[in-house]
Amino acid sequence: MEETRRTKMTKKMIKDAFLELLEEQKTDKISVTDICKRADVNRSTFYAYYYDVETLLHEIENEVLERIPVTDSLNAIYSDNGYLSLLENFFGYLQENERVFRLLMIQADNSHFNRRLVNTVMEKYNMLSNIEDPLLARYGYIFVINGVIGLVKEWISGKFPVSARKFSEIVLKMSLRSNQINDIDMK
Amino acid sequence: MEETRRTKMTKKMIKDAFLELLEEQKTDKISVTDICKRADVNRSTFYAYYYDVETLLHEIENEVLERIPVTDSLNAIYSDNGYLSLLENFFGYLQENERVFRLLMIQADNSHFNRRLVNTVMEKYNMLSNIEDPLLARYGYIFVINGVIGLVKEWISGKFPVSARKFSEIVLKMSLRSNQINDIDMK
DNA sequence: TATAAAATTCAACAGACAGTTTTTTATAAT
DNA sequence: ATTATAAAAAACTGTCTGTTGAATTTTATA
Repeated sequence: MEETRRTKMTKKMIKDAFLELLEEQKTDKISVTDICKRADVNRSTFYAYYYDVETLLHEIENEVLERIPVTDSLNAIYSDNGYLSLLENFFGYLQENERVFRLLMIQADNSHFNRRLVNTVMEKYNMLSNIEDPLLARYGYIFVINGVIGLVKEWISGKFPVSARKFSEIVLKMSLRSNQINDIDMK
Repeated sequence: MEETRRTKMTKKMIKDAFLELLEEQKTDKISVTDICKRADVNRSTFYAYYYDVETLLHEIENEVLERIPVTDSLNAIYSDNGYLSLLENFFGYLQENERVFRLLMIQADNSHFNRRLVNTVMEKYNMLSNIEDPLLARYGYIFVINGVIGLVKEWISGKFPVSARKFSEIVLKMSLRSNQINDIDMK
């Protein structure tokens, strides 16, 4: 099926309806029927574009992830502020797209999306760790990732009580602190 | 309805069947019908005891949480090892009940249970933070909680590559490190 | 503006599951 | 052996799914 102006509009209606419903209830309670009623679109039309609700959710996720802004990582890293401006850049994007991030990260309780988000950010911004013991490195990584995701969810839930810049500082500081764990004896 | 030997047995059949099914698929894909087929119990019987699948899951959660061992917190805190033996105690319990923790924390992707678990542990072991700024304290708490939950999930997934004792050390160290953030300027 | 192509609607289908109710069967306790 | 009751069995309504094929509307364009 071709991607004409019309089909794009129809898909947008479906996506908007889904996000609206997501404001009210969890993903797994949202039926295809619900979505189509809300979107004022026939159920057959839904199935013309999406295999199921999960596919639809996945497409929305993709669009958000693809639009994450890329800054010149190397430049940023070797500047005075290090990762700070990278993070600020990303958190700014997140703030501008509050609704969809809130829905995907919190309302849908979508750990699948959270993982993809982290991977995408780490790849785009080329981030790495410096811990020696491989298991400890893994644990350090996991600790920080989960901590940061938790922080981001809280930042969104609290309606951004601090600026993207300040939030970046907090995230960075907490992450670096808990990465200073090379002195744990893994034997 | 009375809690006789018979009814207890029936409920156990249902719970076991549910946990078995949970090994194979996510919670929201498990139907009452599935459970009853597996438990060899009539669907009406299920509804005699549980409102729905979520209620059943909740009862299983309760049983696990109630059985978390309590040590004498004050004693432990003022001993040489501080929180270490408290954590070791809990992680030992977790290790002994690997299956159900794996199913509840990982397979069911049950952030609801994770939150209850943290609260229960914090309450039972009387743990607290020492950060001044209230927002920063909250963020520190959230960072650590999420980090630790992530670590625990990884520890379970990896089939306990380190002992409960060693794991407690790691968890404690990472948590304390990332709590040393009083120097962030929240203005 | 007519017309062909494409997108969407419509109506109907079988299959699955959720809850609920009513009736029957099995069994534990006294 | 009788009785209370847990459990099973069966039946019913309603909702949702995924899939049809035909009818209709919209869109592009010749």
